[in-house]
Amino acid sequence: MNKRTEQKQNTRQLILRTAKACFIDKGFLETTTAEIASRAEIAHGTLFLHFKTKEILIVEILDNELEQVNDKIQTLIARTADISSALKVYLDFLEREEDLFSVLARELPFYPDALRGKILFREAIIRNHFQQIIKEGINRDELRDIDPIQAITFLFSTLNYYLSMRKIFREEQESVIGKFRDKVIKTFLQLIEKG
Amino acid sequence: MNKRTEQKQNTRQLILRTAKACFIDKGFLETTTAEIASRAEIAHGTLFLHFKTKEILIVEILDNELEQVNDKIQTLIARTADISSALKVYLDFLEREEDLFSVLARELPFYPDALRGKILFREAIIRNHFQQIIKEGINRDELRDIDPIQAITFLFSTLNYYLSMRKIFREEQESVIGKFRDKVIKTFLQLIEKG
Amino acid sequence: MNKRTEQKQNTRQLILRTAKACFIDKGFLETTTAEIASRAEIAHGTLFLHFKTKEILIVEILDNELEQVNDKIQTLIARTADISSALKVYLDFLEREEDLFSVLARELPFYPDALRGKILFREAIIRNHFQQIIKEGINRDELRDIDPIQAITFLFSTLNYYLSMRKIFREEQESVIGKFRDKVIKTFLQLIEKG
Amino acid sequence: MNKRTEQKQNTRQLILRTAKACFIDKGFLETTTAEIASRAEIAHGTLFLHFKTKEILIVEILDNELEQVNDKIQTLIARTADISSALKVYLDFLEREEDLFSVLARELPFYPDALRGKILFREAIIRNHFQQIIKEGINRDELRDIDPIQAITFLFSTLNYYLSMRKIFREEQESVIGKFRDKVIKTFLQLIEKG
DNA sequence: CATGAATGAGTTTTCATTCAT
DNA sequence: CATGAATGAAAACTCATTCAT
Repeated sequence: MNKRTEQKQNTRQLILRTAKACFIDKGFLETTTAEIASRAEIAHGTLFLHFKTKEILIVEILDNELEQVNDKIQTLIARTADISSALKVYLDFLEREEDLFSVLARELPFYPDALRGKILFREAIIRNHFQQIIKEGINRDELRDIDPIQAITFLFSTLNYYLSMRKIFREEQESVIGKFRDKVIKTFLQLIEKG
Repeated sequence: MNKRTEQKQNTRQLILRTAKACFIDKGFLETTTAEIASRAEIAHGTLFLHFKTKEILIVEILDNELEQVNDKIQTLIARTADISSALKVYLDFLEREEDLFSVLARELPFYPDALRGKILFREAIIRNHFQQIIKEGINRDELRDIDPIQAITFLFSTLNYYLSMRKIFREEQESVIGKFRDKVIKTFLQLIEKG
Repeated sequence: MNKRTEQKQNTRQLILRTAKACFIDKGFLETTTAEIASRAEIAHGTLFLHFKTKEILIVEILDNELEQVNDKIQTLIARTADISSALKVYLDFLEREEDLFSVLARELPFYPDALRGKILFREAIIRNHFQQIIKEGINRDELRDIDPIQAITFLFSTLNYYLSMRKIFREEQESVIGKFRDKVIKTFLQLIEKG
Repeated sequence: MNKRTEQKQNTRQLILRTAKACFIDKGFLETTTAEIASRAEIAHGTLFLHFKTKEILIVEILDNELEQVNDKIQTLIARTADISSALKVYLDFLEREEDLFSVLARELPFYPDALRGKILFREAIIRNHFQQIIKEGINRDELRDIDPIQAITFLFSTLNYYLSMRKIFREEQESVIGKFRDKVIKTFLQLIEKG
């Protein structure tokens, strides 16, 4: 890689980092390209040199971000074979990345189709892990004989709900997930466990 | 009512109808006042004669709509004392009003505080009804000893999730709620029922 | 005068009264025709039945008002033959009508030519009275040999200045004229008097 | 300075020039941003690139203009120690800048507080200079023992009056100040001088 | 490759005036 | 004669995108 290409990569990464920060602050829908550029201390036009449209930038940034995030969460969850630990690990993770995920939860329906598809695909991998654990639990006769897919939809929808309503539910700078994690885990386990 | 008042009411209703149609098509946030006016074939200024601001128009529509809707659903649900019938009635209802509710599910986090408050208040009344039924079920020892509030959050979050992701989940002009209602009901009942 | 004409006159007077009140509150330039109508509790269109345009209304109202006002002030001033009493009488009068005159002082340059002409004509009559008194004072060798017209321009300009800057100079609901009257009278007399 | 910066400065100056011309023609209050843009042959949006709001543009123009103007007048007046020369210098100056000052005289009461404050502050510096000269004149026993502040208010109010009524008083494209300068100077001197 | 000035279509809202009732 | 709903031409301001430098 020559110097020029390297420099280009640097700028590119700078834009991605800055855009993520803006995104976390106000969501992508309300972030303007001018704002990103000014916060990254680059020219407004430079942004369009790297990303032809605002939409392409959104896609890139979220894809990047979620790839990393997914890697992490998969590594973490892979080590957990029982549903209780998996839940804890996942909610810990969501709590740490809550700034990002609450924006995502709110804005997902407004993203361009392709992007939403990618995000949901990544989510599906995690969902799948939980579904497997549940299936095994059912097979071991520890869990009720429910549709694992549906059960996980209940769980993820609830987390999504809290995340998207973060403004309302959280007080001060507290975490929504932190606030509700114990109740959610407890109830979910009660619901699926036998006896 | 004289002809003038009648005519005014007509225009008002025309605006409300047209705006509702626009909102269902593109959401409240992306619909412009100019678009509503042109689709209603009235002058742009006329819209502001009837509704001082775009926000007031949105509130009016949703408030109107949700009042009717809430009345209906309360009447329907009031007659149901067991959770299974209540679920059926409620999902039937959501299915019929799905066009509106899917927009609402997506956009709720972006509405002005006051409006979001009103909507959530109305929802709370319905949630409460379900919570009561569940409490009674628990007391009669038919349902597991779970936190009714949490259980209902699971249910409503899931419905909200399907509604907000309608574009993705539904095929053709089919209803999302219709598509998932049986699975949702079945799983939810399985989860909360004893034995 | 039949009943219809009488009624029309009533409405006309009502509009004039109400418009004057609005005018005093916010000036004519910032008063809307809709506002006048609503405050008069008549239909917006009725206003245009009596006064074809907003401009015509302004002209009418100020003309009416200033005619009365002028009659009063002429009667009052006519009785005063020395400059000191005339000044006191005039400033007392301005203080009482300050609400109206401060708006006029500010907005006069923006009024339609014909109206401004009428207003200035009325003012000229009063100015003339002062000029006469000064002339006599000069003839009696009590006052310096100055151009009476210019002297009166100095006086009226100053009063106009205080009136137009009322917002800045007056504190609370106090009167600007009241606040400065003694200084103005004292200085003006010092300036024109001999010795 | 590179070509870009230069070009930007050009556009900025073009806007300022054009806006000043518009303002002189119709006043600040009645000039629209669209009009300035079209007269400057730039896009409407470009104007807001250089000046965030119309108010900022007005402030910028007046501040610029008045700074220059004040510097000039202070230099000129500073050299004059007797009231007569100071008056001549000041009126010459007003005559040259009459286009701008007559708009200012009319519109001042309608400007936003901050702007009006700045303008009055600048004026106060000049008023103060005159007051000093008068004080010294009084001390040297050449002028009557009057309140210098009041005397200067009489003078400035009169100039303000002529400026604001320019449309009426001036004939053709003649200057109002030019028309009245001799009379004003003469009368003012007569009024304040002893003997 | 980077810049950032310029664009222009779009946004909500206001208001004097008209005209069918 | 009175009504008041309807009009439509403004108004100030925003923002993703382009292109000459």
